Amino acid sequence: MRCSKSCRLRWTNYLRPGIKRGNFTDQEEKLIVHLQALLGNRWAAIASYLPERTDNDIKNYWNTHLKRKLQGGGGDGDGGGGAASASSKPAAQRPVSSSKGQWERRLQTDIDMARRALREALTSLDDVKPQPDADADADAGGGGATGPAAGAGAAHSPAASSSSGASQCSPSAAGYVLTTENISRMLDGWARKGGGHAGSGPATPGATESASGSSEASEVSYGGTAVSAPPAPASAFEYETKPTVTAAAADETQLSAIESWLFADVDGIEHHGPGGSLLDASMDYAF
DNA sequence: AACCTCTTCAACCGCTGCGGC
DNA sequence: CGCCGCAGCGGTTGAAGAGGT
Repeated sequence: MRCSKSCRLRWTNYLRPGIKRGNFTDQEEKLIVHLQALLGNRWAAIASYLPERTDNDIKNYWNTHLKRKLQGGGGDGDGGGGAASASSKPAAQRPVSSSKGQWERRLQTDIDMARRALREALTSLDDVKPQPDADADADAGGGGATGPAAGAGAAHSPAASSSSGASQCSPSAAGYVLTTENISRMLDGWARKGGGHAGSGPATPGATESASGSSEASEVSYGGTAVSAPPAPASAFEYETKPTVTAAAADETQLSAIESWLFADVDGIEHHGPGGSLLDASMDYAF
C-alpha cells in the first residue's frame, strides 16, 4: 500500500543507515542556526553539512526547537509564522539540486551574487559605514531580540529578502540574501563587534580555525537578548576572509577587510581556488 | 481517571527540475 | 520540442505521547 515515493522518504528519513536522530548537540544547533541564517530554509543544503542528519530532521528540529528558542528572546512579531514561515517563499530559495556537488556550485553562485550585491550596495551608499536604518532592522536583531535566524535568517534571510531589500539590488542579485538591508545590518554588526571582540571579526583570520570556528563564530546565545542578526552572516564571511587576510590585518577595521575581500575580485577574478571562497572555507567544518 | 492542551516528528502533499523517450 | 516518470525539495498535517488541570 506504499508508493515508491513514500518508501523513498521512509528510507531517507528514517531507515537509512548512518543517520542520527534526536539529541542534537549544541554544536549542531549552532551550525544549523548559522546555516539557516545564511541559506534560509534550504534544509537539504543545510543537511549536507550535517551528514548524519536528514533534512526532515533538521527542518523539524528547527521548527520545534530552534525557532522557538530564537523567538524566545522577544520575538519580532513574526508570530506564528516565525522565521521559517516568513521565509517560506524565498526568492533565494531556488531549488537545490540533490547532489552536494551541484548544491555547492549553486552556493558558490550565490556567493558571487552576494558579492555583487554587496558591491553595488556599498557603491550606492555614501560611505560604507553602518547605516542608521540598520537600527530599524535592529529591532529584529537587537531591540526585538530576534535571533540570527529570525533577523538575518528569516525576516531577512535569503528566503524573506526577496520582498523588500531585493529591489535595491541589481536584478541579478535581487533575490539574494544580501539585500542592502542585510548588508547594512551586517556592517552594523561588524562595526559594533569591532572593538573588544577581536577574535570574531571578518578581519581576524585566525579567529575561525575551522568549523569549530562555528562554535566561536556562532556566538549565538539563545533565549537571551544577546542574539543578533549579524553574527551569522558575519561568520560566513569570516570563513571567506580567513584565507586572504593576514594576521596583521587584525588591526584594520573590519570593514576594510570586507572591502578587500569584496573588491579583490572586482575584475572578475573570483576566488574559487582553495581557500578563496566561502564555500571552501565552509567546507572546513569538521565532523 | 478523564479531559484538555501542547509538543514532537514521521509522513504526506504539492511543486520543481532533470533525464529519457 | 513536448510528454512522462522519477527524484528531491520545502511546507504542512495529523497521530501519538507528554504534561497539566
